[in-house]
Amino acid sequence: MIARRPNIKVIVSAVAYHRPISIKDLPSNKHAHQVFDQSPRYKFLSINRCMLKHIHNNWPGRAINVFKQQLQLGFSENIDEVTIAIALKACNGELGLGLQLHGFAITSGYVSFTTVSNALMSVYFKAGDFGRALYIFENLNCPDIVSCNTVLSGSKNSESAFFFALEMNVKGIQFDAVSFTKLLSYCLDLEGFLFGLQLHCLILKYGLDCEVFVANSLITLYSRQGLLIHARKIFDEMPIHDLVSWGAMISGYTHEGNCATDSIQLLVEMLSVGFRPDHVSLTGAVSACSQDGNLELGRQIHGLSMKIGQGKHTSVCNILMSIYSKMEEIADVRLIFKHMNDRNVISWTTMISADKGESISLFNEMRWDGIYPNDVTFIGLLHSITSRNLILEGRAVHGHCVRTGFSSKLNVSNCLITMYSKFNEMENASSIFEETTSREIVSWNALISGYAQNGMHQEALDVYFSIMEFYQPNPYTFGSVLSAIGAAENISLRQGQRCHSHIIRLGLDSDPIVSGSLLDMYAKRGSILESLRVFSQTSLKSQFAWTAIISACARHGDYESAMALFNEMEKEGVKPDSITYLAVLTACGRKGMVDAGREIFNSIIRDCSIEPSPEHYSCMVDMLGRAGKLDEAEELLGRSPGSPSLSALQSLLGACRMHGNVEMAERVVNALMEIKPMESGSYVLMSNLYAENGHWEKVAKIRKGMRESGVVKEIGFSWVDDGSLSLHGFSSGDMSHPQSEEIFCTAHCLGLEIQLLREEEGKDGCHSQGGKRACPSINV
DNA sequence: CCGGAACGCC
Repeated sequence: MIARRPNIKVIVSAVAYHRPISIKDLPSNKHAHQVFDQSPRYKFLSINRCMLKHIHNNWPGRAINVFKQQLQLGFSENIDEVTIAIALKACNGELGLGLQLHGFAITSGYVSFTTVSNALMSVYFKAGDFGRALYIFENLNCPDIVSCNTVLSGSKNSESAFFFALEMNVKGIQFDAVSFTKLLSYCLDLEGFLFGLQLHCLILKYGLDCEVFVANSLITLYSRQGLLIHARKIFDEMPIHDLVSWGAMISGYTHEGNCATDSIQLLVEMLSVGFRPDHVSLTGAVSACSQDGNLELGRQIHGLSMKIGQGKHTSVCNILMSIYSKMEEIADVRLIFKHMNDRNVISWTTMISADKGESISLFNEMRWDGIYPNDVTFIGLLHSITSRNLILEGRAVHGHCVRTGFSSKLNVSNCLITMYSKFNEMENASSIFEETTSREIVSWNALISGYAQNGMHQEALDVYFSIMEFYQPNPYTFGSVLSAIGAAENISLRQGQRCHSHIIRLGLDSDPIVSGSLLDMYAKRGSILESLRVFSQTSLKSQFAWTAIISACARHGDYESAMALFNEMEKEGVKPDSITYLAVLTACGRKGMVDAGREIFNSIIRDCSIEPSPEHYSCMVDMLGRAGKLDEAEELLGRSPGSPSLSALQSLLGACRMHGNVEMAERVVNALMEIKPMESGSYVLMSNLYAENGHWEKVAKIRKGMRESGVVKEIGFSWVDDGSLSLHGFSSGDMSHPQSEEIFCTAHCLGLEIQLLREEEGKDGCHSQGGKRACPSINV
């Protein structure tokens, strides 16, 4: 905006002829003040106008000074009730000043003017002094609509505002445009919406729907409830749009998905009718793009913002950084951040969360810049520390959170719980939880999921059952607790079924997260039929659910179902992730479908969005090894990025034993010894291989080596679930079970039956996982 | 002269 030049002629003639000067002739503070000071005894220029000018120019302190000056000089005849009202406006809710002016109003008698009382009320409301404000209202001689509106907008919350509106209604005071505008602003949540609709009816009745302020509020009312069509209708039908109307309509589209283009279209229209978009319309449009994940449109608004001179506005930059960060264009985030003039907490927090590698130094820089962090800053920082496994830094930030008091914030303490869970420090995680005062389901979820991830399945379950009665679990609670049950061999499936019944009772069985976790749990615990049942009943099948069911079929060696489901998944348009591919490869491996497996593996490499992980390689090695393609397996292992994984080498070693390749097995064992020298499995496998091929002296050497280096064979453990809540645990040589004798007898009979069946099928009929032969004597 | 509206990032 170009500052208007002072119309000196007008001012001079006004001063000369003792005429009041219009506000618009006073173009700047400086001139206003000069003219004002120069006028003899300030007579020629209304004090009121001068004070207003100062307020208008965001300089209320000067207005107050002008007022005080008058009093000090003893020119009280220049002051009227309007002067006092203006002075009160200049208080900006400062209680001390307000009280002083109140005193003056009483002594001078101006307090009886409704205008003055209204202004006083406004000051007290702004200062949070509801008692004084309402006292004035109740003692008014003749309250007008402005008084009522002042109370409406000063109301503590929507409830008291609605209550007051009701009182107005009872007393027969009709709402005006201002009342409606204010009341509508209290109706923006779902609860207030019905009342908002009633207000809309009244507005139409009074014919106030064309008032810009009212129409703007109506646009917001409807767009907040996702009723964009209604909002748009009001927008299209209103006679005049102002900047707020455009801003409200454009950002209305951010509450609805798939609206980036609508929002941009409005922005273009706005430009074409001669409006310069402000930060509200720009942030609204960018956030619509962000929601749609439409980076290209976001970039175009970025360009537009720069062109119209809003490219450095803090909130515009913040939201641009956020969309670039969401789309992982970190270089762009850095660039915007670098060129910003006023970085606020949000700018810094966005940067800290976006640039995980630099988050700690960014945090320090922020402090140097004098910006104080908030809870979200710490959350971003803790996230990056957690993902980078920086244990020491994590502790330091934890200390910082405690010192600054942010650790008592629920969201921060949850992050701390998650962080310590990730660091495998569950004592710390649970002690933070214990210190948390306001526990909510999210905190419990963080704790349960921490226990689940650290293999402390029973603890996870205990926490779950302890909160069940007092808190309403949400989908994430079940996600964690079901994954714990799924992973725990030593927890009875009955516990899982108990959870399932809770889920049904809570009506969460149709939730995509819950049903995915549920079928995953059943699948991992061997109940493939139950798993399939849950899957078929799930209407919204998530990627997780598809992957879980494909993995389940793969684990059960059901290649056909796994492949059929995989194809169906792709047909449904659900993108497979790396775990899905792992499951499909496993299915191929179990069935010996080497060509199909190879083809899928190559397709992962071709599709550059997924990087084959060590697990994929080890799966391939296992598949090739089982099929006897030992050389190809070894070659693939050599090609895999990084050093070969333990499981891949073990698979290959198993394959070597299966196919009697002693020479390669020796190479593999050497590699295994380098990675994990104390792993008893490698020794045992190798010694068995030597034994099978008659290298007895080497067998003895290995056994000796094991004894010398202190490698102990792990004792096998297993659990039997008889459908009760607890399990029966067994280890080899253990006779403590009360029914041991019976069990051993049954196991022996089973062993004999298996042996008979195997002899009928031929010797190499079946191999269990890991290359071990199904052994006729069962360890009980 | 006193009372009113939109947006929002982490």
